[in-house]
Amino acid sequence: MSDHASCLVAKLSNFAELTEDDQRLLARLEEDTRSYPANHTVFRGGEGVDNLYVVKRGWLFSSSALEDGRRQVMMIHNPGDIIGLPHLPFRRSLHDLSTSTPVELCPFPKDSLDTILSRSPRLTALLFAFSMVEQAVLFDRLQAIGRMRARERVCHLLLSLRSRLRLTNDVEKGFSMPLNQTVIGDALGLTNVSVSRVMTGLEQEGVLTRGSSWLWIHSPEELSQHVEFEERYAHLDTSWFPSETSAST
Amino acid sequence: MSDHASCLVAKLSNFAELTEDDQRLLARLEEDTRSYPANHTVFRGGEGVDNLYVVKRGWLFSSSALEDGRRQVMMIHNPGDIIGLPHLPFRRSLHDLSTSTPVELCPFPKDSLDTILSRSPRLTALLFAFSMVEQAVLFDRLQAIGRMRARERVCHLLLSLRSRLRLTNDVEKGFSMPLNQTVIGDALGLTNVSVSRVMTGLEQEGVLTRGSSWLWIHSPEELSQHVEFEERYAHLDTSWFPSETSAST
DNA sequence: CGAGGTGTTGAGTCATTTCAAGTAGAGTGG
DNA sequence: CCACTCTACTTGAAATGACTCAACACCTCG
Repeated sequence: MSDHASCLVAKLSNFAELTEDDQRLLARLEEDTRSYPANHTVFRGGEGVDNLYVVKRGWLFSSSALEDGRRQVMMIHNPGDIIGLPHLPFRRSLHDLSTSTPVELCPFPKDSLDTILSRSPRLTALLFAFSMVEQAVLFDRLQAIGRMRARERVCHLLLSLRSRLRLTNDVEKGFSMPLNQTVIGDALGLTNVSVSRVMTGLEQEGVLTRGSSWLWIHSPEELSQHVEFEERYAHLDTSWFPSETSAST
Repeated sequence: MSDHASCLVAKLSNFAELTEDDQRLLARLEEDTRSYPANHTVFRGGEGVDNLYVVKRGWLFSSSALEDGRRQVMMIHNPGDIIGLPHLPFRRSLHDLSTSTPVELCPFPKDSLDTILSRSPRLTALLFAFSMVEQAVLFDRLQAIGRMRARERVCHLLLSLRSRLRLTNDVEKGFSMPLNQTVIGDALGLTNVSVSRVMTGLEQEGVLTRGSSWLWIHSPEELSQHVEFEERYAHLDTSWFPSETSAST
């Protein structure tokens, strides 16, 4: 929505004002950039991973497969996301990280966080808060998978993706959605076949239009009639954040 | 496993050494104590909640219900847990909080965190890390619900509960498990009926013994043969934590 | 033009749910 | 101490939503 050079700064600025110093701290995370092709595995679960990543461009997802191949997609990552916070307390990565499109990632070492932790309690609070927002989205998906029918699950995910993208993109006239139906199914505890049936149905009913890697939700309000959905990216309560004052250098 | 007065300190001490100052900061969170009876709703989703809670005694769970009553249990809370971090960035609570047993909670205001954020980057990192561990447990349950059969889901949850309890209790010869089958089902995306069938089967096969509100898993290794389960509470990688040095008062 | 990835559609199968009835145990009050 | 009540759990039979299997259509890319 804004003209920040960094998607991360753009995303976070939706929720709290960032000081110059905070922006500098964040900029350090994006000093290095690496490119990966589509359908590429960046790392696998169980590997030692010392880096976190800021997503600069492209779509990725984290997933984990059981021995017999059954796969669960855990998170879907968009530009501005920080990938890897959940792996932080572990020696080995929890999940596979795979690209859906060509991608640019900015890797930075775990240690880089300690500067933020030590120098900017306020930025720490913001990162923590956003991490909790993502957890809230996860809770919502848990409920979708655990307690909703196939059609509801799909509607829920589409609304969720749209609401996340709205932080950095215009989605009113459609948006890029480069996830195939197998990935969508694996995110929702469904098969690609069920996803296909639902999406075909939704398109025939006229609630959405699909292109390849592209989706237009005509009216989110109408789609919301098919499922209980809660917006999580609206406002943050920042009242508990520490004040700006802190150690500096 | 240790003789700390506070379950919270006991739990966190499993993962990192706490300085005197850190322990004092944590003690402040437990100054106030309130009691609630079993099967009581502490707060409901959508209410404004300005407090977080440290669990001192008893079992609780967070859940969320759809309009038609379908309910998803999101988290199960034990002594030593901090309840409410996921609600932090929101004005209104995300979930209902209900007790399964008589409970003692220590409420503390959101604002209390800013002292920790400002004064102890290291403790902040620890709390953040533990929050990510809980998120990892959540990911595991997401996979269980999304991609496992009823029997696997139940085995997974039982192993998960046991491994959590091991942080503060002896579980070798059984442990208290005051969750009825409806709650277990709601945590796993199953009905109470399915849970009953699975548990009855497991008991008949001799892998576990049940009492009312009590469970003995004879051999976790044997139970693990029925499901892929990963221990998440083992060690934390604390290498990225900021050093002790920080502002003080 | 062939290959591979992706999506669609139909028919049959199956795990879990739903519905329903019944048992067991804990707590209460007469 | 015995009904009485309530909640939790069990068990069977029938219903069902999603899965599996399989064939086919479409598109992109080399």
